[in-house]
Amino acid sequence: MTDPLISPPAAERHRSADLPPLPVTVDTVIFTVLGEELRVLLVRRAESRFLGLWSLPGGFVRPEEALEAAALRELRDATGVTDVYLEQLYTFGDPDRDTRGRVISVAYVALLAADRCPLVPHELEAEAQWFSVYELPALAFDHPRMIQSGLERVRTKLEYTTIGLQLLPATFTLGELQRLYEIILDRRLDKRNFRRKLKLLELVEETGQKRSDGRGRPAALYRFRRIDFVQLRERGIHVPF
Amino acid sequence: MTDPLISPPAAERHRSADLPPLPVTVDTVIFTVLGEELRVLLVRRAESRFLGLWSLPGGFVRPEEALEAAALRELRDATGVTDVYLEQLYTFGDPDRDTRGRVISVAYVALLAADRCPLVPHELEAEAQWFSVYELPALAFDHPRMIQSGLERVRTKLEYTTIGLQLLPATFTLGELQRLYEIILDRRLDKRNFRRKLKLLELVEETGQKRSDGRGRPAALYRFRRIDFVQLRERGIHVPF
DNA sequence: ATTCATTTGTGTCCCCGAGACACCAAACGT
DNA sequence: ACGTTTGGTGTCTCGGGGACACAAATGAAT
Repeated sequence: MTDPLISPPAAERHRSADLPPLPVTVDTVIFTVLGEELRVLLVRRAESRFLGLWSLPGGFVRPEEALEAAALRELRDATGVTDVYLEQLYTFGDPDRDTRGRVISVAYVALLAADRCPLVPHELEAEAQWFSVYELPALAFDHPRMIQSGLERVRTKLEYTTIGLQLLPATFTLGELQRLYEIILDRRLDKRNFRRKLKLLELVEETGQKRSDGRGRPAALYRFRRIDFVQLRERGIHVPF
Repeated sequence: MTDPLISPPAAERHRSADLPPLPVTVDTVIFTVLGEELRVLLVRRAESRFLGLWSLPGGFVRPEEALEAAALRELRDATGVTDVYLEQLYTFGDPDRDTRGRVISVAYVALLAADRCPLVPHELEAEAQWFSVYELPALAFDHPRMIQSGLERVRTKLEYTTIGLQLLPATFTLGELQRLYEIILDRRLDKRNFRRKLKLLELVEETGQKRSDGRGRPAALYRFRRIDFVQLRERGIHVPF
């Protein structure tokens, strides 16, 4: 048996009573593609510090609450958003990142399809808005960094996973899917190469229906075929076409 | 101005005084390649709970300490390891992940070249050891999951970054470099393809010296040429040769 | 000194995915 | 019927990825 007397400091180090615990928050960078723009949902701060500034939806983690559950709860309470794709991004913990004092923040990225966006929910129009990622207002704390990280994460994973499909309704046209990619990646893609890759990957299948959007030839409607992400990587996928 | 009386709960939610802060720890999965095996450094727990079990080096974050600084400090104190490559992995926060109560743990991955490994440092032989990742002892908490995540991270990044070079001394032979990749990825690679890719990427350069390891033809010694990670990705790199 | 074992070092061929590129089809409005 | 708009399709070329075999340089053993 190890004798605890050998190194008392080591034995003490792990006693939570000895060190003050820290405030822990979650913050969520939630994206959607709306009106031909990649947007992020921001809320107006009601707290005295930074009052009136915009910030990411988030808040303190409760004592018996999982981190992801906290992120979902804050998202629901502040914006009405539920049932989103959610993925942990990074934990920010620099001692001076929050002017209120030392706060650890676990950041999440979320994706929400445009047809499920609360545009003006619970009459909070003035308290929550979707901003273009290229035209952000003044933000509290280190939230600009979080948004930047979230954007990089989404762009990266767009290339080798199917998260992009989280941002579309259940059925969609190939034109819409391509526009989604172009808006997020901020560059134009070749239509034929894009479709060739889709066929190769067998990511989507026709529903048999068509949709006409006013002018132009009607487009075939597709739906997502659930595919294992791992299979994608193993097939050596590189999705930005 | 927003009237704070409209939604007192929202206004209160962000006051750290209202919610008990949480204990926050850092834990580090530190890898090396030693004796033809991928190994992880574990320490024997001195604390009463889980006494005698092995665990990842880690401990509580101090009130004014950055997360990464905490990870480095715990690593140094528990194992004597300094100056390592360190990268944040994931934050584990399930309410029941630590039997001592609710503890948030920010996990890090570290890489240490074999020639800098403390083998039997500070006479703590019995308190810290390098274990093969395929033959782990019983571990405290959710540390097996952390090691698994760390392993996946290292394998993934081996493919599109140069972190592998963190695990070798300043000069090395191409055989050593290839063996490193084979051990981490746990599969054999083709020598000619491996070298062709290295030349293509201009990752390493000859030092002009040679080394003879006892038997066999002497191998040329190489050194790492610092290269921007981003450039690698842009050049469409896929390193496992 | 010769032989053997061991490790280093090198080039070619084939396949497949990636990117560049242009035209016809189907609907709508006038 | 004509113009406008959007949807839908095939080919060629280039380059990286994987499979593959043999000679060269050394040390050890005899």
